[in-house]
Amino acid sequence: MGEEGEKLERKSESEASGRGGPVMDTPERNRITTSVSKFEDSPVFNYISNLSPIKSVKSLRISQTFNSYSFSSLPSIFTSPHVSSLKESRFLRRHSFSDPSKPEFSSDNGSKVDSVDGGIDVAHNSDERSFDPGSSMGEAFVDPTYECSNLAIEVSQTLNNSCRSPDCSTMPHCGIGTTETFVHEISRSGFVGSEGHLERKRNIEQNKEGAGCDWESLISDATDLLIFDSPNGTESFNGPFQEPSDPRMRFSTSLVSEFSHYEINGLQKTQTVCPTVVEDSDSENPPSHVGEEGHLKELEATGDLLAGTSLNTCMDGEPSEQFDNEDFSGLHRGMRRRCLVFEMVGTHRKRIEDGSSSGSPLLAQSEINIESNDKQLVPTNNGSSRCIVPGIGLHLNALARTSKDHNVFSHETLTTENRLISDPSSTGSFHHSWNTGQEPLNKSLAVTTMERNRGDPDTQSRGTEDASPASGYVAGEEISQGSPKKKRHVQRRLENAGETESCKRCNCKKSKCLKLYCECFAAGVYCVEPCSCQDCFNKPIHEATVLETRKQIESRNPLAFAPKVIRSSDSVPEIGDDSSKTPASARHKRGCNCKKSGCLKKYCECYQGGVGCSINCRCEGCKNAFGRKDGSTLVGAETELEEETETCEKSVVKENLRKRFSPNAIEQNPDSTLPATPFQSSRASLQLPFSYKNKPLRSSFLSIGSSSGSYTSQRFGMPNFLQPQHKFEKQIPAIEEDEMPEILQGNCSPIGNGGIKSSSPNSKRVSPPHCDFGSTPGRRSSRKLILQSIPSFPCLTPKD
DNA sequence: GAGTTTGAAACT
DNA sequence: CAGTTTCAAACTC
Repeated sequence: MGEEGEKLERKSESEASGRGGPVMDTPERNRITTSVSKFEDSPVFNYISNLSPIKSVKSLRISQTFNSYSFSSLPSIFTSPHVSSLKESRFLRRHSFSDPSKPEFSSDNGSKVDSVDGGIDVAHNSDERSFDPGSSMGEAFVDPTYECSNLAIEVSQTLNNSCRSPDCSTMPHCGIGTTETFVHEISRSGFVGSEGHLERKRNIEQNKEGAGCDWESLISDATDLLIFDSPNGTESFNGPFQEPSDPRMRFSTSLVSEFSHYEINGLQKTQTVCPTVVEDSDSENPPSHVGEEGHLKELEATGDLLAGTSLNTCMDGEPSEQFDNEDFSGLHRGMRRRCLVFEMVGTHRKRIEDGSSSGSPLLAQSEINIESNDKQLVPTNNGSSRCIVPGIGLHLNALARTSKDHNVFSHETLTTENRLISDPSSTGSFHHSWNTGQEPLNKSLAVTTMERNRGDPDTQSRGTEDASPASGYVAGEEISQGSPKKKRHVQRRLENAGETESCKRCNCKKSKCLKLYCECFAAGVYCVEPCSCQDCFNKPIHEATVLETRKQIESRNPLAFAPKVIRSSDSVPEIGDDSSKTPASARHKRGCNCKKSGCLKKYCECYQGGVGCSINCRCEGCKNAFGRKDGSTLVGAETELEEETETCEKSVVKENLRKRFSPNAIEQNPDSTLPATPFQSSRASLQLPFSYKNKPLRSSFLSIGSSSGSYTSQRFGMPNFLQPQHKFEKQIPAIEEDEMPEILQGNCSPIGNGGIKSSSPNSKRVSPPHCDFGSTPGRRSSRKLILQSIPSFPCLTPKD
């Protein structure tokens, strides 16, 4: 389907291009060029240039933005929790999957749209490629995701900064329409890209020549942001929208830059490459048009499908959006692109994850932000299709699934798009926590999306939540519910295998998926197609109900949606006791209460989460392979595990252990303290990040389901630690740092009032066992983690 | 695939 | 807060 759909899209694109002229020659492009040149020539432009160092800054700035978006992810990922958001691709994954499976591109989309999409797609693909140091698609995809997350983050940050000014209010309406306004403003302000045709050409050429190669180097050096920029041609693209000196402008600019980043690729490629790509895709014919870009073609060829799909989805979602204004088209592209990117990323990730686990909790956060942005920006597709997502929620889903299983993102490819249920509060809080400024943007965006969604019943299902405060992922609604059970089984199998766990599927019959019994709900995700639930209210359609329920539950237990497993190397110390001994860095928030399972089965949440039992646990006869309540450490656990596992859940436990102790894991987490077993790390990270992102522990934060975190963890759990994991793990540690304090603190402060410990065994729920982290060690660990993470990253590629 | 077991979540 | 019930996942056959 996806292919066909792509073909169709491309055809339409090609047609569109034909109508309007070759893609290369699309009026948009001309406009831009002309506009740029005009700007340059215009007195205003000169004046501005004279006023400030904007010139030099322009490129730099853009590049920075771009960098941060695209690659900075590395540092950010490691260092800040934001990065985690990147991981959160879960949502994306679903999207991607869904997209491909459903060629939603509709012929309905005007030719304009198609052309644009195509351009975007191409661009997107090319970008991804460029990102990919390696040839592997997965990597490439991953990078984009990061970029996206980064972008989102930056945007949010920018917004924060810029939003301080009242003007910022405009931003929030990032909805496409808003965006347009935005763009217009920018264009008015005279931020015209200084770079003209020449640069574009140059960029294009660069892209052609070394899209792949340069990127590697770039990637290797996170610092080399500039380089990165150039290849993308962001400059050219940005050209039109240079940064304004005004904060407002900045905001817009930043956004623009972001968009432009994507768009740029899209534009350049679209203009230049698109035709080729289109042709290729359609008939696989050799590039007749642009012979120049054989290179690009090839690159694009790989990504075309994905891009096309994603684009289609996104585009389809809102054909109406068409921006008459070419200028807007640029933004649109950017916006769409984001959507695409996400989707793409998701797809990629899925692929990657499928192969390996990827997905970082961090991503989740970023994703959330992004999503929110996306939602706002991106028009949601038609209902079932899921494209977009408004936002925030995506990650959650991904995460959520993992949470339970967590283990890995399995995602199986579910295509469903779950959206995180973002509580307004949570989102807001979340954003606040991350970015003070984002909220407005998100809100506005959310609002936009909401409106749109409302307008389109189809879209409603998807995206609403971004805007909505609480929430969670909205799953793409169940697209098709084949045999849920089978799917489930499959998924579980996959999960067990550690391959797929990204998606959660519930089987609720009486809870209406509005209680924590429901994994999806608990994860902050909307139920999706694969779910076999009955009378499900955990759908975008019932967003209000979901949010209310969530609030109620949160009011009861602020940490209800927080990740169950808190990961922290330090956590143990306090409670220390036994747990401290255990190598496991993560601990179950409440602890388990197992009596018959010996904490050796998934009935045990600790075990399920891949963490050892701690003092908080009230289990009887604990034999948790990950660490016994009595204090047996993982190491001991290992030996024990082997024995126990043999008897019981050998495969699972072993896998977990392997992951933990796997060389990769070790490399990543050399420190015993960090012990990041894939599970743990993933889990903890997932949960934490998710919890953070999705659901900030605190009531205020809680908006998003913590469970999402689990999803991420699952992803991490994926077999392929190497790249993805590196990223993730690295991210994870970073997240921990950042997140941990928040989470822990949050948990502690709110719940524990400083009394983190829930000394009473009974007090299962609230007290986060690891509050200690927050106190002091947490920071340390965090720092350590960061350092590790950063260095480790390089290892990924070069590693022996 | 159906049935059982298990423990968390929800309720009283 | 403790006990009981409900629920759905995990598990077994």
